[in-house]
Amino acid sequence: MTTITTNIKNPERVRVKHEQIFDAALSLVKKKGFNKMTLRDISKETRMSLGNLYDYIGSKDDILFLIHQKAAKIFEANIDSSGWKDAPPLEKLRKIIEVEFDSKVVCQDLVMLMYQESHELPKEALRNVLGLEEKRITVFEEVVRESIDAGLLRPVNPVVIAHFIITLIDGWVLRRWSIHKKVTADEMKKSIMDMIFSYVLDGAREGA
Amino acid sequence: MTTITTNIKNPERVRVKHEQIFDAALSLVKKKGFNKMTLRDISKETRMSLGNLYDYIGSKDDILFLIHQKAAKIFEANIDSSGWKDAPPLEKLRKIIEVEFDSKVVCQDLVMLMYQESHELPKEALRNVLGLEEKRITVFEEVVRESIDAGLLRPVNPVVIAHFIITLIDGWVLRRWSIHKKVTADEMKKSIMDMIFSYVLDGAREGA
Amino acid sequence: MTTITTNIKNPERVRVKHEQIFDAALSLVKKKGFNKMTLRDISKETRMSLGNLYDYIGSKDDILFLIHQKAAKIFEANIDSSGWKDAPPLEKLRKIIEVEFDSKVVCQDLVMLMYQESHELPKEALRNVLGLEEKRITVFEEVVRESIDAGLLRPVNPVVIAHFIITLIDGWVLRRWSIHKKVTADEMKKSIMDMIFSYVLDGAREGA
Amino acid sequence: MTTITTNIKNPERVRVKHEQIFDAALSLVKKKGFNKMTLRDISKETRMSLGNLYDYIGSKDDILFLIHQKAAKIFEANIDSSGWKDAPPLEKLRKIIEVEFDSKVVCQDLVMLMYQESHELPKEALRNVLGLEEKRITVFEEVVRESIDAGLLRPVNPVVIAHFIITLIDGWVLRRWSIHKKVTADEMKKSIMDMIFSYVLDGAREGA
DNA sequence: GATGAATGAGTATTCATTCAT
DNA sequence: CATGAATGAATACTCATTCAT
Repeated sequence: MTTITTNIKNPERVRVKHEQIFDAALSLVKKKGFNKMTLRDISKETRMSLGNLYDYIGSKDDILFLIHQKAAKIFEANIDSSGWKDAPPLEKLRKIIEVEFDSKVVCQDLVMLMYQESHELPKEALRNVLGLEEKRITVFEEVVRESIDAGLLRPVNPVVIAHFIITLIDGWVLRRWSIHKKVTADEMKKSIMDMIFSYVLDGAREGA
Repeated sequence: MTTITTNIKNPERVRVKHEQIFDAALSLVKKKGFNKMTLRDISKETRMSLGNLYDYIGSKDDILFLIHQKAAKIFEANIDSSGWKDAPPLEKLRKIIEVEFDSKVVCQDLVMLMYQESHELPKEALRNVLGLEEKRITVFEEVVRESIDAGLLRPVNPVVIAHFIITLIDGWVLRRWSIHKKVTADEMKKSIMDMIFSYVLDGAREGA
Repeated sequence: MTTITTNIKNPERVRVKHEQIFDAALSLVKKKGFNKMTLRDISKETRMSLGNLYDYIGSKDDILFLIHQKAAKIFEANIDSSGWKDAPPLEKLRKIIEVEFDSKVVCQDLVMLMYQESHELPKEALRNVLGLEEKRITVFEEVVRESIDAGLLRPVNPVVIAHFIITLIDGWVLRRWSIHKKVTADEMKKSIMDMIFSYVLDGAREGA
Repeated sequence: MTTITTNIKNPERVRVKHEQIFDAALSLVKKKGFNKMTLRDISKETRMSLGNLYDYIGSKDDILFLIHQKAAKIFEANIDSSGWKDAPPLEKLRKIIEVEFDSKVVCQDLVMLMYQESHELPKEALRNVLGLEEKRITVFEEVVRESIDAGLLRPVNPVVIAHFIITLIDGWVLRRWSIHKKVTADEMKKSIMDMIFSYVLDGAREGA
């Protein structure tokens, strides 16, 4: 398993320090990008000495990995805690789209970071992170599949739909420099919802 | 205007060398990312001496700007040369979506680079690049607007639709690690087309 | 205040290392001039690693500033510790001239450096250094003024006299390539002393 | 003989170009110092191409030598053309002091440059330049000697006097940052004159 | 004689990482 | 566990100089 190297025995202590490092790093990466962020920056921001910092991480890349992992956990947790599982099928879909959208809007920095900096991760770590994301997408696929099986949706490809959902939501963040001036988050959420449902409910007009 | 600094007087020579630099840089950025690409790498790859390289650029950032500018031009040119203007309204829309998709598929490296490295650009250069992209999006908006005005489409927000089109197409490239194993480009192109048209033609089911 | 940047927390350590850097730099500047002296030279000479060197200075210019500051301190200290203050007025003047001369003779390298390299200092640092020198000159002015007030000297302009004293003494160092072959330091000291006193005691012959 | 390398046959052409180079270089050295002045700067300022520049000089150091040589010639010429030779002995001395002072005041940039940058000259060239200066000083020595021989002055050491004269005059320029605010050139000229004459006419008071 | 493109060694500076205390 | 000083490889950029045309 991909793990962050640490010399420290007390796991709780590690958890707390990792939390601090995450906070500092996220704000710094946002400000200057991962490459221009230095470990001295982190050291200053966390008020840990440089040497101590290295007791909790094995390398600078570990910090990036830490952020990605945490991000994955956050997005997963947001879905999990939304209680979507208790809703009826179609409502489930609507619910997780909504939660995912809200979640991504709140954590825009994380979204940006995942698209912009993930390629800086060492291969192994990248694989790990992508694996987590892949697992997360499966939830969307399953929900769609369930509705199809229940005859509530056209027999579309759940993989494609899940991909569209994530893409459209992330697009709202990734292209914010262009779109946020022109469309509000609520409008966008509604548009995405309509777009997805217009497609899965009634079906395509065969592209005109 | 944002321009790349050069000491060389012969503009044709500059054009040619910039081409070479672009080629080398694109492949190197793809391989190691912009930050880990060194000017020595470029120098070796282009077989220009380090000093000579600096006769054609003002700084390393200029190389990134060069790529972005060139990318913008390529995507613009692909649309322009597709003859979409001569088609009837709805066909126009279909056409530019198709061309944009094909264009982005061919230049996946450029797409990745634009999302991953644009934040490394100096502010001024970034503004410039985003401006070009914004201008490009306008084409999509106009085509949608025209069809709406002609009563061929529902009165959707052209800004949103244009945004969706670009987002869905770019999503196919950005998330290729996940989706390319599962869905072919042609399937995806058709799905995107259907998705867009199902939305603009008939309309949303009010999100279930 | 103009200060040398350092990352090191222990001030005593900083003091010691600055001392080492000063020693190395002075000898190197003497040998090759400030511009041709490289930080690698300093690093080698001080046996500090390049990175560590930069923990004690902020830039190469800081080294030049370090030397200038130190030089100013040395010349000031030499005067201060000479006990001139306890002498009677005219004797005071004689004393500080003598001390200044001896001081400059011992530190000829510093004198050369101050005239040759000070223009390489950043503006702010230069201002600072000139300020220190100006303050130092004031001592000479005051001593002259005191003797004048006591009726022991003609009412000459103390500013001019102080300027002459420093100029004549520094001239012995600056033009050593010419004069040291022909006149000994002791002769010169006596000549300068006579010259100054012949002027302030009895007065000019109205330029012949 | 120390000479500046050139490939060009036509000596008049060389003279003219050297003149241009001198003008450009002097102003540039004044502005940024010899080290920070680049040959590209010179090229731009003289509107000669870089290659062409190298047809008239052998190296960057040649430019510094060119300036020094020219400076020496100027100071020499100023003395020569002053008609001092036709004056009676004491008047001769007074005259050349005055001319030297005026000459140095007009060419302050050259004076600064000679003290600040001469150590950048290659050994051979430095020797050459110092030789010219030495020769120039001899004039002062001779004039003093003549007056002594004529019984018009005390039997002082002419070498010392000549040295003092040059030193005091150059001091007015070298320390201008301090003294120009407080004393005018005319006052200074008079003070120097008085100082010298008070010393050579009547003699020292044995240093109090 | 003139042009301007090319060369490449050289330099200040940064920063991830280590380690003695 | 924590500190902070030390290491040194790496890198963007400059500039004197050369040379084909």
